[in-house]
Amino acid sequence: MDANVSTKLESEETSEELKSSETQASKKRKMVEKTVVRVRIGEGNNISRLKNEGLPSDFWSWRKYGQKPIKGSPYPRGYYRCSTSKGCSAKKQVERCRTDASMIIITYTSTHNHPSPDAIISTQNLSQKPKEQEGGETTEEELSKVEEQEQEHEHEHEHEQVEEEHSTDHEKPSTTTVSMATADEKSFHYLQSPISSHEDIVVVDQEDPFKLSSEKSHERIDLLLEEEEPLCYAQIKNLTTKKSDELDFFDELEELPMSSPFLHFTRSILSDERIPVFPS
DNA sequence: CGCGTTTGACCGGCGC
DNA sequence: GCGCCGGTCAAACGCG
Repeated sequence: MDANVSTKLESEETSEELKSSETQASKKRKMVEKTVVRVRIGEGNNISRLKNEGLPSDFWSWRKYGQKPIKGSPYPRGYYRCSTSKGCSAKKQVERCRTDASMIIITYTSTHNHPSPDAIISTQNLSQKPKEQEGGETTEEELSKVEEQEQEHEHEHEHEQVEEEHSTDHEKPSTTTVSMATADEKSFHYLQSPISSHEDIVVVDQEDPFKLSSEKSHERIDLLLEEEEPLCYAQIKNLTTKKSDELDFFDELEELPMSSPFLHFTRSILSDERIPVFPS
């Protein structure tokens, strides 16, 4: 399981175009905050394991408002909007990597203008300052406090997960390419809180962007995956007893039927690059 | 009935 | 100006 997280100000770039984005960003349509998360799916055991954790990481609820086939990719892209709070402008795009079917690319756009439900719970449990919830308006100061509490909260689950990461990672040795701007990340930490896991990741990167981010990202993304992201197709076929939202969601991102010669050509290439996941 | 998904239509940016 | 493409809208539909 690999997960890459990159945050930056950008407009249209995908995670694969991050290198040149900074010089081109000014020419793009809108400067939009985006957080690109790459999630490698492949090991099925994390699903059941994390289900047992009983603690979803993505506490936001997302409502799908569109799906579009993307040129050059055999897979469609799904468009989601935060439905946790009315008026929240947070969005995310979910698509499968065109060159690696086992990779899910999640792009978070805009920010939540309300505290995470998890943060609220954590706050209440910890008997800390009450959060502003009804208004959907939260000051940055409050958000930062929320994040701190979330971090504390989620660190409780790290110990048991780290070992699992090591056991699963060996199959897919670090294809991780964390593309992180350095200076922007710190301010971004307070601006962007698409999900609690990102806050955690960003904080880690502040400590050491090139060392710890991938490891911690993995476990956070694991949680994200089990909460709302699909399994790989091979796993789905194997998990006949598990008919869940994740399967349905994955089906939505199933490979599109090819029609044009170009797409057909692309498909033939991809089939070679696709990483097969064999049922265990 | 409320909420979420699906899906075709629509719109705006961009390249030619 | 035109067509392509990505992103969004909104009506229809499904589900609990």
